[in-house]
Amino acid sequence: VEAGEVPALLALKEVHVSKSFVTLDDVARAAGLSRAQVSRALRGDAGVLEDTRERVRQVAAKIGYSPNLAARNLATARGTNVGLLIGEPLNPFHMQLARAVDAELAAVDYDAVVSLRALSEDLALSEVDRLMSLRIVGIILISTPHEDRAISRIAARLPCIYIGKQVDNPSVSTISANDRDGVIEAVEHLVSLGHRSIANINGGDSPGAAERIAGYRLAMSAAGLPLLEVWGNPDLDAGKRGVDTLMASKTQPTAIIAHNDIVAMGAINRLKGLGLRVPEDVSLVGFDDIPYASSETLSLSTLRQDPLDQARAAVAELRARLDAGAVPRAQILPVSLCHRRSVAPPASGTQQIVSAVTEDLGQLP
Amino acid sequence: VEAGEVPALLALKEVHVSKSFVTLDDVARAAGLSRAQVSRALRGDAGVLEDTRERVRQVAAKIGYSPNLAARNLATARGTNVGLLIGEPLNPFHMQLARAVDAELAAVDYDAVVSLRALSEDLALSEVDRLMSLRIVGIILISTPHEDRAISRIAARLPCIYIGKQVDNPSVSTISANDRDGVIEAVEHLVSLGHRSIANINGGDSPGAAERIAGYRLAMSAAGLPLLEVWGNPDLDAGKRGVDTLMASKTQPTAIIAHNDIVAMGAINRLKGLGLRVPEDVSLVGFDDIPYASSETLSLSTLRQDPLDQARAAVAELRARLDAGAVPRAQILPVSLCHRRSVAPPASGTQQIVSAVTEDLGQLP
DNA sequence: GTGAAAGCGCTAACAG
DNA sequence: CTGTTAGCGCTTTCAC
Repeated sequence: VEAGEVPALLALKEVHVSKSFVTLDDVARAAGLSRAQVSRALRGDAGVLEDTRERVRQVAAKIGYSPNLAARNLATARGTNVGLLIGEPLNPFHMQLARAVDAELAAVDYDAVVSLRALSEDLALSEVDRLMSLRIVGIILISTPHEDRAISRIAARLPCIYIGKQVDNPSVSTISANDRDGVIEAVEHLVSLGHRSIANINGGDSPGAAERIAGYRLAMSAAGLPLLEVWGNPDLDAGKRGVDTLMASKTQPTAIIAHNDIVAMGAINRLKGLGLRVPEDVSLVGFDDIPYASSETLSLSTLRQDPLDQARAAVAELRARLDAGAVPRAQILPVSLCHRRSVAPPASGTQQIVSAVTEDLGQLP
Repeated sequence: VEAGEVPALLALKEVHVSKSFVTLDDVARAAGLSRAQVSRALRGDAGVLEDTRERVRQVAAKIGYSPNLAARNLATARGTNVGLLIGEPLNPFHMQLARAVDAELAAVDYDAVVSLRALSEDLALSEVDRLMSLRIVGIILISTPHEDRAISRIAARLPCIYIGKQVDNPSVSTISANDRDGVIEAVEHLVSLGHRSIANINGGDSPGAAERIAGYRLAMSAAGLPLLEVWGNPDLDAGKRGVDTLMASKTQPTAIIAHNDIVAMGAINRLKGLGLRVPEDVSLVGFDDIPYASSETLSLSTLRQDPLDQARAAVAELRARLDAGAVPRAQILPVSLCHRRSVAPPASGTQQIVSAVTEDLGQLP
């Protein structure tokens, strides 16, 4: 066996065991240059003969070089990773948002490190630790189930952008929809159509829910109507159970405003299961305008928010804070009522106005 | 100003400028120990006084230490990152799969580095490069739009598990559902119900589609029935357009098998839009059993595959290859026809048997 | 234009 | 049990 050669079997084992990647050194050796020069060449630094640069590129490609980001970040002490936590990965709106943020980030040379694991408050917090270990330079939270205090704790460690609600802490940037006014608009529209018994299956303590609830209460009380509230979670099942609760109560609503489109879908399913028609018997309004909301079957009237706008705002805000040390802002983006066939005037012209007493239909477990 | 103290303004600036993280050195200094010992203590290595360990832990927590994974991986030369590419993040089934894989990976101390960006073949390939730079030790592809050749190229670089179809290359591990038999079962069931005009809105060249198409053709020809095929993509719109094409053709189907549940939803929407009832006028079968399929409104009969099983199989396979150098396998997991209300016998007992000539209804753009 | 050398934060022998 | 000493792969002065 010649020097430098290795028996085939050994070589194979070598590959298997130390799966060593091709390094800058390998490229340098192959190109007959120093590491430093190869580094410059590959990164497009000035001070490299164009000829040399091209040759280096070819050699690198040929031997399958791939830069080690870990090592690079270590050396430069500045990273390009941004944490991206997604509260409900199965919610299409969250996912649209995540994709948009990811794309925006990529467009300005940041890398999104996404986590699908932010389901509960506990998990979400340990996820933040994990991301910190990846040396992220900032973090974007998409409606994660963190309480304001937890978010504050994160924001104390690095620039933090929360999408989905306002946070009671001046050091976190927030991007939120105009939840309150949106719901107010929905209530007013239903009232103008003649509805008097308007229920709200709300999102409990999920992000943004508080504002939507506030909007509902404000508008209802302004119209002199009694509150019909059911507490829920932002999922299909909450819609189903919300309808069960509402329809078993003494004041059956002629219209329901759901926390979001998913809840609305759950509600519609249940209504149909009970033999009730939408919108003839009950009108429904959702929130978000997920892709399926506009389908012919569902045709759900909903409060639309634009994921692209929000993503752009979030990334712009992050950059402002990172590059210019800007002070955190709270941005509120518009929401618009999108009219579809799930809303119509109530069937009978005469609406029984029940007592003005709030009828709280209780909390879903 | 005392030694060791810093004027407030300067300290603030320091934080702003060099956002330097707390390092092991800082902890060591604060604890009066060496870096090595602190490292051992924090990682739970043997050879550390329990007292010392506890003290180190406290100090670390107090000064906000977070290990630098990049540095660690650099030093150990073995990473714990696994790339996870999601083909269609907005498809609930893909997302369920992704979450399950992520969880399984975490359970065995691997970290999923997920990419939402694998939309087109081009993007997906450059994403692989990006992940390589993160020094992933393996990669799991969830029905990404890669062709077999591209997958092979990836598999040549590192252990690769593809979920969603079989790949014509022995060096990639695959986890796929029994697509062919599933569709055969569906066709047979529809035939047994009396259907003779059974269409297939297929998934074109999306992963797994070929097998489903093969199953459809096999079963139809076995039953002596003519093929009614529409080419599509795996999205809502394909379902809509598929129905438009089918209903405009001379042989209107009494049953449709859709590539997946999303396509089926699109199809149902369109059918209803055209005033047709499901299942009275047209029966429908989907694939995947996404959460919404079981809702009362949709109640979609579908070929169920289990995301958890597939995730477990994928992670187990990856570990086998990583830890034991196992040879790649192609695993096929079962599929079961899930009966719901979208399927019923055809309305009229008499079915016109058209010519046995294949009626290809053309490709959707 | 190019190379040598010094680390980035951490782990892993090897000594004590 | 604890400290010392080398690097991991890369970037970055600083010389030449």
